[in-house]
Amino acid sequence: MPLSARVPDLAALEVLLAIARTGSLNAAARQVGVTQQAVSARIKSAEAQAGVALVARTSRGSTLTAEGKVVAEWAARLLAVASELDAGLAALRNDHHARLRVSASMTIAEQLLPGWLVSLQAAARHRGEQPAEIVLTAANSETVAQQVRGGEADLGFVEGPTRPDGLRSRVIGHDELVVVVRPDHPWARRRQPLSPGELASARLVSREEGSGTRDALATALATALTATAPRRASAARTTAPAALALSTTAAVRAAVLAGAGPAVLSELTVAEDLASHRLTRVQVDGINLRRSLRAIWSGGQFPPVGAARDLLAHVTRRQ
Amino acid sequence: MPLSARVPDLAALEVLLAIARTGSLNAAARQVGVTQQAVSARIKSAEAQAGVALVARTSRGSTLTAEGKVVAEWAARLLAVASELDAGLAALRNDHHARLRVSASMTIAEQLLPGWLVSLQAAARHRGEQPAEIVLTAANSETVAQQVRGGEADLGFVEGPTRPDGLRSRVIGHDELVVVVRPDHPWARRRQPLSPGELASARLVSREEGSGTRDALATALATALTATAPRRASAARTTAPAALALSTTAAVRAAVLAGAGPAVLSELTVAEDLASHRLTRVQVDGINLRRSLRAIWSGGQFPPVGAARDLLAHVTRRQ
DNA sequence: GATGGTTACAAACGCTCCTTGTAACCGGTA
DNA sequence: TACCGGTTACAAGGAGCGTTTGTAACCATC
Repeated sequence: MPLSARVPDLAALEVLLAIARTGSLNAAARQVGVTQQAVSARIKSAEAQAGVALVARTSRGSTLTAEGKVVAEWAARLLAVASELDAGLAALRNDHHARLRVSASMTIAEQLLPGWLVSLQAAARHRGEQPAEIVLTAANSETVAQQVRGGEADLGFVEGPTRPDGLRSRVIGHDELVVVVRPDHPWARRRQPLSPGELASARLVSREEGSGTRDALATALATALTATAPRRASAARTTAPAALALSTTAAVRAAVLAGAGPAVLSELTVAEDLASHRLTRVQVDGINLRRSLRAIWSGGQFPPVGAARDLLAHVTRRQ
Repeated sequence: MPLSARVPDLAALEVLLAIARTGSLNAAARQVGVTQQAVSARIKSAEAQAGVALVARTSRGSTLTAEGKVVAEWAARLLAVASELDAGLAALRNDHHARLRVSASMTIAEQLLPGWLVSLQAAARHRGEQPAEIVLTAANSETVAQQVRGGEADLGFVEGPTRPDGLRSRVIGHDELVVVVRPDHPWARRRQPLSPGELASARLVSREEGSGTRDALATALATALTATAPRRASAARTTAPAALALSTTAAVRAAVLAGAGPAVLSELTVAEDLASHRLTRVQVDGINLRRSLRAIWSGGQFPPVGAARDLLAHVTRRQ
């Protein structure tokens, strides 16, 4: 895998954006909290690294070059994702005393929560409040439900069709498992959707045994196949052995991109890849791969304390 | 704006993913091209920085902890965006002899091209071919058309309703200007769409004079207003003065997030913010803010040489 | 012409990271 | 039991990079 040796530092990109905002190396330096010389040097080295002139210096201020503006836009996106990671890390390290303990399934923790945390922070910060301190635990759906039931978590997020027993819940969105292949895979050129049988007999790149998405696919395939051919074998044998079993979706995605074969992944995890044509989605007929995303909590009809309410309200805006 | 001091290095995150893939510090080190000790130290410092244990070391291999898996997923997204930036930078620095010269409008260059470049690279690399070397120029739509006409660019990408004179074109997608506010802005709670008049008299955060999106909004407002009130003043006076005029969309977005007021931005630039509720979209009635994205080229009915054909075919997959 | 603003150059310090060398641990296997 | 191949951790040295401090040049304004 190629390593991003020519991509400037995150800090350097922040400096670049500061220059775009302020129109001066000096002012940018003050905003970032270093000296003007440091900013000058940083940008110089960033330009050398990138091989492109980013800043047009004049003796009465500096503006971004045309290329610099484009790079600044890209940098802003990168930093937005970085701040999601930052917020996620803050939620993950539980040294400080938790004000809100959230337990979420892997898919939600990995794909959605960072964005929620950032926007929640921004909203709170603007109201002049201290952003809520959130402690995040990522686990599978059953564990999440257990933790909410046992009071170890104030709020939980799980995927799946049913509401866990003894808990209140609200649907906050939907997710769908999708079949993805590289654009040069034969399936990418299909005009007709796959049948459940074809999907079941395909050698997929998948997560390791016991993963939520893998189980979800297996049961969905089982119900689809028994519906069409009732005398078929049990669920355990409805899928062909995996071409490759990996421990993270990131690894699965990388394997698919490297040509290892088709995979079934959450729509959320591959949305960007589909948009940029790195991956192609293959339609499947006669099988229900859609599932709800739910917030769950225990106790009253409405979620308990302030922070949990805030988060839930924030999240349900999307309906 | 807060700076991401607790986010590990991009290189450290790459190392983390390498460990996830290989299951061993040693193997990861070989893959990355450094010694095992370096990997050990990197991860150690990354864990200290993040405040979370990421890797579970045993004396016969290492796997990621539960938290580590979550972080790895976030890191993969960050690195994906970083590699887009990388591909964009490669296209921007024109030292090497160009095989394909692309000229694109700001919006497309900033929002869509990086993703295309990455997937194009991946596709080529897999076919065993050398990825096409692309030289990118970002400019406004008229300049792009000029460069394509004059042969300075092999392929162009512009937004706008009309096809530039004397050029072939193909619609490759759509974009829409959207009104966005912070979730705590009064407009966020409106049930009825804005009228063109309300939008015109609002003090918006906007780009500087001469920007494509700003012009597009002005003309769209002008036609909407003359349709409803034919005796209205000329286009120049259809909009209230800007609350703030900034030079990059990143700055505009930051200003909106900081509470400076509503803004009108391309849907493409705020898609992520809308998804994560950092920003809220406000509907507007009776005004057409939708525009096509077109690839343009000069000469025959189909785009000229191989590399340009490839890129165009790649991009039109999305229809 | 002085003043306040800008950027650039140069030297010294300090930190971070990498490499080399070494030790400890675990699980096979002879 | 001893060895070998695999793993990770610890320690010391060196190189590189970024930052600060000090200085100079440039430009506009008063």
